[in-house]
Amino acid sequence: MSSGRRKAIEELARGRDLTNQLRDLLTKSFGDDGLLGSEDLVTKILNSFANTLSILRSSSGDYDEVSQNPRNSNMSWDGRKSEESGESIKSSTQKDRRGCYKRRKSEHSWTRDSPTLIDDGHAWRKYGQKVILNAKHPRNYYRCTHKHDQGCQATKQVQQIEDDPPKYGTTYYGHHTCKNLLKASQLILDSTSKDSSILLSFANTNKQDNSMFSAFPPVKQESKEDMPSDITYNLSTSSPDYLLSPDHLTTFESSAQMTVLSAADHADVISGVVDSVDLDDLLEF
DNA sequence: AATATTTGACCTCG
DNA sequence: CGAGGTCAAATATT
Repeated sequence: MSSGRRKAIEELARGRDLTNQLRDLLTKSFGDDGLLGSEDLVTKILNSFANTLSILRSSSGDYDEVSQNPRNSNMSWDGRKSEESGESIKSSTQKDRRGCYKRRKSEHSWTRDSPTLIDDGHAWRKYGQKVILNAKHPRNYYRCTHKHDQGCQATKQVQQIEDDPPKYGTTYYGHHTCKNLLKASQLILDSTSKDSSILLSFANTNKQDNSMFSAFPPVKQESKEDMPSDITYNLSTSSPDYLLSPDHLTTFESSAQMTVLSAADHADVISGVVDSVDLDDLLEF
């Protein structure tokens, strides 16, 4: 990888660490309640750092040509593909070979915790809930709503770690490649086959915050909690405050380059809803 | 109607 | 084999 990139990564990591310090400082000085106002912001900043670092690291060196339009080709973009070896004889009962999912290896992940459910501005779809050994509260599994639309592989797990002062831990896996377009974009899309998608790359346009998501209502959706937990063991939480696992690029999905609709003047449509840390930086002009 | 959640079965890895 | 991650049918929500 180029030394410039390396420098950039170091600098980002430094920013992340400093932000963590700031966060700890805020927490210590004002407690969780004092953090309420700035909690979103700090969390977002940290997520931004984490995302950017993840992107920069995962697309190190060679570029990939994957992650283009998830146009309905022969393959569905949902992780496991359909074995090109040509057979697809999924006869017999309906419970044939359901998942051939592989267990989560050392994929990029980072965790955050907060006294409230953190809202990262992304659309999540819950797909599972599990009781975890030695944990008081079950773990909830979310994936990006646009997994099937756009092959967005982002995933997160949310679990209540502590409940006197409620604290929730959220672990993110992968980063978003979805665009979160409005329905209005349909008009733009179908304009014949003039696929004039352009690729944006990183550029440090110092933008100011236009996210219009500065403060969220405390709870939107996410887990509504439950009660069946009366198994009280010890809680040997092995979850540090935050972690950034070492690199390991098992996944492809480079969001270092993403396709954008043509129409250089439809920013008004887009800028309304998107808040994703990794996309906003790219959608700026 | 489409779209989201619940929940037990199913799958993998340690 | 069991803990944890995922799927998908049934169900709930919009």
